[in-house]
Amino acid sequence: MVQRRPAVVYDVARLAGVSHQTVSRVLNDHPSVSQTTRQRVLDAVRQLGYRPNAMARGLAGRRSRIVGVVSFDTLLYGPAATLLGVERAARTAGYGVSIATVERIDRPAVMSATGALAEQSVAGVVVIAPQTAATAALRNMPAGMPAVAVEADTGGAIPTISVNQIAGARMAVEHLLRLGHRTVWHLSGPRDWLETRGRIDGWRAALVAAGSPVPPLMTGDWSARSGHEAGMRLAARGDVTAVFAGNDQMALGMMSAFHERGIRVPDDVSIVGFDDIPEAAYLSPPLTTVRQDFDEVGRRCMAALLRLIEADRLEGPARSAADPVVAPSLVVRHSTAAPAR
Amino acid sequence: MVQRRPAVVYDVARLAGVSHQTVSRVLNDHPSVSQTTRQRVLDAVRQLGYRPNAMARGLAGRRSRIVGVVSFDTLLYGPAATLLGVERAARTAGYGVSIATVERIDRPAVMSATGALAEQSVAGVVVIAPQTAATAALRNMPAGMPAVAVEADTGGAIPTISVNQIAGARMAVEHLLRLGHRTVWHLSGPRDWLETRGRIDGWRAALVAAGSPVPPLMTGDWSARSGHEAGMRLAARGDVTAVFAGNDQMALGMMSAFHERGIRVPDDVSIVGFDDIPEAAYLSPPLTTVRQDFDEVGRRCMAALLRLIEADRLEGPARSAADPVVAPSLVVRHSTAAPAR
DNA sequence: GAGATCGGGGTTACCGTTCACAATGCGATC
DNA sequence: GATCGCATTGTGAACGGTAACCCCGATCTC
Repeated sequence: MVQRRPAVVYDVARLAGVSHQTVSRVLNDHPSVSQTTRQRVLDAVRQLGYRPNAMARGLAGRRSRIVGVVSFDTLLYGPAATLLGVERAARTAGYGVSIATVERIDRPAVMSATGALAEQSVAGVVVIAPQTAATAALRNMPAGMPAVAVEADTGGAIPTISVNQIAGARMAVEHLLRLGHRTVWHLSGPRDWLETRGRIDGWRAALVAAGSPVPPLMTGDWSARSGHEAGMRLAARGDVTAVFAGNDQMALGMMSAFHERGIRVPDDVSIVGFDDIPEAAYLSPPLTTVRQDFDEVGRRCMAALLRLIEADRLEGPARSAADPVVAPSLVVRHSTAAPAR
Repeated sequence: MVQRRPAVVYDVARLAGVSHQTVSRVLNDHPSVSQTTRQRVLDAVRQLGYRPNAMARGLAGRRSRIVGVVSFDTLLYGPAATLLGVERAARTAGYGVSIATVERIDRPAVMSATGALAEQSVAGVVVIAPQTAATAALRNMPAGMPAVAVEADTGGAIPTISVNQIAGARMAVEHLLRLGHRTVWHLSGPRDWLETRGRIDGWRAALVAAGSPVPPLMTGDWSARSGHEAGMRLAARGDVTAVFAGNDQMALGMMSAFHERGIRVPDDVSIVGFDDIPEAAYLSPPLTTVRQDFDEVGRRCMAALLRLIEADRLEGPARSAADPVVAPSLVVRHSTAAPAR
């Protein structure tokens, strides 16, 4: 049965023989509704195929059941996977998701994106903006707007969920050192990304802890292209036996460069990546890498955000209960082996 | 200056010394407002930092300035890039974007996703659901909901934007035949994807046109894993000199398999992919592939959708002016060469 | 010069929900 | 037996806009 106009509360109320307010109560799980009335309303809802109008809800209540996600360059695996994770968690919690991508992460861009989302009366925002440039923007979000950030340094201004980059990097480096490599080179991502910082710190800490020399740091831009270039430079040396790349794409480009130069992986040089992109297992050779659980990141973001939203409504203090740091794990494949000697 | 509560039309009206309706007129570019009044209102808007509330707008008018995007739950490059393209185009047009990903593409899932978006009173939806299973869902969208689809076969039910898969596949195959290969094998994506159909058709057509034998079709699932498996099978034969893979990830997995088996690319076997993912240029060897312009796809989707929304408001007929077929282009790199003989 | 037309702008209702508060019924209390 | 308290339900007013309609004064038409 197709209706011209979708049913509204009043239709449901009439059918169930109650007032519109009672319908609203049932819909929002208000405690004081008798069991029989509740059932009658639910039957009417089902019968009419009623779905509450989110706009009206957002207007009447202070907040909608929509969360906003501000994201940067969603073609990168990390941000894309995080977005997907947040979206899944949000929908599970009964929330819709509105997105706003920014071309560059600077304060005006992030402000304008959150502004656009605020205009839609989103209940809160998740900011996936892992560059340090976003920090300034994050520190002064519109007042009263619940927000959480992924991989950000907000100085405690807003809750942050992140993967333990330092631990991940240490795992990668320690794995290589354990195999017998004297030291490990590192090709980092852009210096203004927070992940980059953590991975550099972990890399250096692991080397220092093992008493290994710390080679000069190389910097890429996450792309396979930059990995390729760095690979060419390393190939020109000849004393390199192990490299920890800041992400899988750069590892991939580097392997390609080594291949072109006749350097075998892992026979001549071992390589470890970061992310565990779906292709990592099918490169030649399959890439040893550090896996990040983006779904978990998404879930924790939503959990933290919902807590903020809830606290906001109850005027209570927001305690952050969930552990904001997600542990990565090392996935050992065939791009790493003992040095040739 | 931070205000406790954001300004609303009435605040602007009071400051400008006009009625709230006049403010509304200015905001919606209504013709009958004098130049001086308009300016006064705009000044007040700026001064108060007023931003219209999208919820209220959506409630009052029939439609919001938000478009919904239904996308298949995946981190695949194509859908992700298309989503980004649509999002960019939408924001340029002053629209917000709400997303709803579905785990599986079947009728209930797509219906429920569009339902969730309809609940948010989106002005229209873009469906990125390139499987044939989505067809049924697309044919009976909620009445009156403007919608466009990407890579779908809707039987004319709703406008569709797509990349010319057949032409892309022909370019790939013809390129290989021109190099001197006797025939070209094809590893397709899942059979229930529309892109897969087009690429198979183009592949077969090009072979038939050239009078080349048509090898048995191989089917993968877009993943590097399936490419790897197919590569192993092909390697076992030994009479294969050229393969056209349905996407770059499968091409990647296949190259990896050939590498393991000691088969050189392109010396022993030539490979062409599809998509031109960012990594394609940095594989070993750099991958020859067919590029799709997803940004253009996104732009055309929004253009078509806006036309529908507009027509809907004016009750006029919706003419589709823009060319719904986007041309792909062949990017020749080093994974293809003349056969060894 | 009177009625019609038109540009500009105000009034009021309404969109579909939630919130604040009032009202009702009923058993328990004193 | 009247009062109190609680659980349950109803009533009216927001929420922040847009749409439809009305009104006013000025110009145009004859």
